[in-house]
Amino acid sequence: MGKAEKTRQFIIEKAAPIFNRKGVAGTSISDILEATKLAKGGIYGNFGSKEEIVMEVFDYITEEEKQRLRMVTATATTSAGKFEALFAHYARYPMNQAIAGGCPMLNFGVEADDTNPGLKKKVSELIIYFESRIAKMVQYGKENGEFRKDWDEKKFAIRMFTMLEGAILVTNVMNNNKQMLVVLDALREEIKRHSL
Amino acid sequence: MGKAEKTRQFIIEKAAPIFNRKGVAGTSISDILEATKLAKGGIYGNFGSKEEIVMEVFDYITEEEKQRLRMVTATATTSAGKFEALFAHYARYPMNQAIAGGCPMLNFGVEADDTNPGLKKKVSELIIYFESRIAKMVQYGKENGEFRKDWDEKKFAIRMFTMLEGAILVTNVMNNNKQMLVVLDALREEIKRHSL
DNA sequence: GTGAAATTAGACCAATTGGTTCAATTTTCA
DNA sequence: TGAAAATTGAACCAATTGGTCTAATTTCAC
Repeated sequence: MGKAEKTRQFIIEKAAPIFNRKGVAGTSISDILEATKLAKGGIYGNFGSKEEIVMEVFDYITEEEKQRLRMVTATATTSAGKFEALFAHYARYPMNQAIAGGCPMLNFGVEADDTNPGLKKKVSELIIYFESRIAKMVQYGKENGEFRKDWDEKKFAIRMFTMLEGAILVTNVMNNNKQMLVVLDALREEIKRHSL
Repeated sequence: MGKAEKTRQFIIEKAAPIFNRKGVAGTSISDILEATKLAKGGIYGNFGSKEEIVMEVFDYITEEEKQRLRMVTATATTSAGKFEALFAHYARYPMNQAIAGGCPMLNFGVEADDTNPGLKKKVSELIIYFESRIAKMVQYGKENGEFRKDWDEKKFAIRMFTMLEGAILVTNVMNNNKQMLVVLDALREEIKRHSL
């Protein structure tokens, strides 16, 4: 990794939480200058525009989020265990965010959907990834005799994902995670109901 | 209503969908000038700042959303009927938004939570209102012998609200309402399961 | 209809926006 | 080590930002 490559990465990592917190429109180049302690040349020598930074920031965030999902579920050996690890993780939200500022799919998704088609597509792809990972966890559980075969994994993944995103919104706005805990209990119960 | 009062209201109504679509940071005063065809004096003679406009816009949106909820459920006579009316309404999302740009609780909530405590509080109150209305619909159904008494209305309201908000996010980002329909089916099934 | 008050248009402001340029400094590697 | 290439800081740019001010217009009570 050459110097330029390192600087690029450095800028991306510093900019990511700022964009995630304040939004794309709410983040100015000077915010990034301040966070990186670089001057303009340092930014525009490595990126062509603010838009280009945003796009690469989201790519970086995508990898971080995917890795976090892998890490959280890695140690558990059963599908039910992986789900429980995930729930325990969300129960501690917002203390354990990969990128400060809350769920990037929520933050970028809400802003991009009316203003930035390219970013919107990236968000859409990450949502699909998350949902398919959830569905696969159910599927493995079915194959290993943990879960009932008549459980519809795709529909469950949709319910789980939408409920979690809604719960993150409510947690952020309300400054407490009471509703998140209710959602997690509902998900736990649904898993129990479909366990053998 | 004096002239100034009318102009205030006019500005609020024109500005509301713009803020809802583009966000607070993404909306400039000149966007509002363009939409209202007023000049700066017309705006700043009636409002002290952009922030003041945003706050009043959200108050207006709050009333609109509350009224929409009332309207949609008004004609149905049973609680189950009111829920079905609500589901039919969300099934047509995003064709029937009160304010263009998607759910204001989602849009303003996501942006405000890291940037605007005052607005965040207003969003929080509207969420509480929505959830309590849902809970009350269940409660009335219980009192009228429609639903089982052991159904926890508060927990259901949380699940319903969070799932709907998540589904709105996904619908916006994906440009289709497939997941919304899955969520609505899940809610319908839960109601059936608790019906007498 | 008149006069005082309310309201508005638009010129103006300083600050900030995203972005360019280029000389000077670092880094790289033959 | 030295020279080419990569990288950087900072002055500079036009456009836009949110906001002010005042002269002109509109409104409305009498």
